[in-house]
Amino acid sequence: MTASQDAVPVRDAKTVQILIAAKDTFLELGYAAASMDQVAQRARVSKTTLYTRFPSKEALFAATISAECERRGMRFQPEDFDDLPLEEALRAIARRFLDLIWSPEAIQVQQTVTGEAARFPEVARIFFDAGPAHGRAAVAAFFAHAAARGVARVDDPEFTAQQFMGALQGGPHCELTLCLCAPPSGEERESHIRKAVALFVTGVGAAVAAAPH
Amino acid sequence: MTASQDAVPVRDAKTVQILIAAKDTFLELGYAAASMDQVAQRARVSKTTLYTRFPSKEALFAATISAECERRGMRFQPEDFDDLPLEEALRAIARRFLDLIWSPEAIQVQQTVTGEAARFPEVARIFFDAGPAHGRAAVAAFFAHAAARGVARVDDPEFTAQQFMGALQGGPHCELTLCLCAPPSGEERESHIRKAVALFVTGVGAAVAAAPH
DNA sequence: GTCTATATACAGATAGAC
DNA sequence: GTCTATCTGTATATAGAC
Repeated sequence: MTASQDAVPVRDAKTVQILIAAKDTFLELGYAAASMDQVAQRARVSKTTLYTRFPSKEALFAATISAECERRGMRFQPEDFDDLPLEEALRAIARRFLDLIWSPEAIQVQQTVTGEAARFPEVARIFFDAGPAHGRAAVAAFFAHAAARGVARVDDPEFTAQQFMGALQGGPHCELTLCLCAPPSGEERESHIRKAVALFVTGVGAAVAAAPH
Repeated sequence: MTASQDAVPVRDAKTVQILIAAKDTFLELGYAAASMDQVAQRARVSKTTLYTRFPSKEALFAATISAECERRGMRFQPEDFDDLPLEEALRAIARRFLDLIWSPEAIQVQQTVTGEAARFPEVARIFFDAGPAHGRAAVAAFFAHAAARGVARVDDPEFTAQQFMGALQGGPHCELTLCLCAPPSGEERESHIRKAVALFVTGVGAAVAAAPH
């Protein structure tokens, strides 16, 4: 029972090299413009080797995106924030969320998958389940928990999570996915989070809640 | 001075045919996978004709996206909604916004531009200025106007507009850009707008505004 | 299993007939 | 100005040497 007897080393060293090279090539050039020659050269492997591991360019693309999604994702439990007041808990969640979706790698994945979604629906599905849907479920669980504890007014946790994450993406994310601005600094991120969470908590309604009758 | 003497018919019939065919081809297949042969065939024009109007595939792509952006965009004045209470005005704006960004054509443009943004920054800029930035400015002007009239609590109109539009995109837009769901029906759109605007106006804070002292 | 060399197809762009 | 036919490069995928 030595370590070398691990039963399922599905991915040998060359396969890992190939997946890394494929990630770099596909995310940099896009699916159509990337060539199998480039992937083979970057992986320092012949094209034959490449085709023995992956039957086609399409299969390699799907495997590449899938591997990239597996490595990421927000993982937290709703109870992790029980000690914090609502706004601080939301800021903590927002921090993890924006660190993820504003990272250059995540931007590249989103660009590539979005651009090919119409031609590769199964790749889009892999990305969606491992990315947006996963994060949305985690945030929705937090809102459900917060509502149960009475610290937030939440009718539909899933919907509230979508609104919260949508509002957080709000400005910079559009520019980022279009390669029109650099990744925000830590200070800019904190400023954005402060303003976005405050607005989300209080709304824009002008003093409507006071004294209905 | 007959109609045929129009001085600047920059776009003759064949150029229009080409731009239509290019739009269909690029938006369906993506930039790299689309071929000039296909564009020429769809436009019922020879490749030579195509190359006399547009010097390269890249130039044709930029012209295509530019033309598509020109035809769209939300156009309204902040005063257009003075007769309506805040929530109704926001719903009216939301309706125009979602009709625009949930349309299949807009989705395709966004997919294509996003996918090629890293290789075509000038195309990304054209799209951004004519699309997201234009709409954002219109909505920001509304919030500034509403704040001046005292019907909304708005510190930073630009930021508030971003949050509002981000929250509206919230759920379905992600699935739509990934081709994972059909365009929402009119009823679904109305339901989404009602919930999103209500949440945006009141926030999630639990009964904090009532009676501070 | 791995590599070199290649088969086959099609891309973007152009020369010459009309 | 427009079209047919073509040049040149490069893509995916594979056959055969080792």
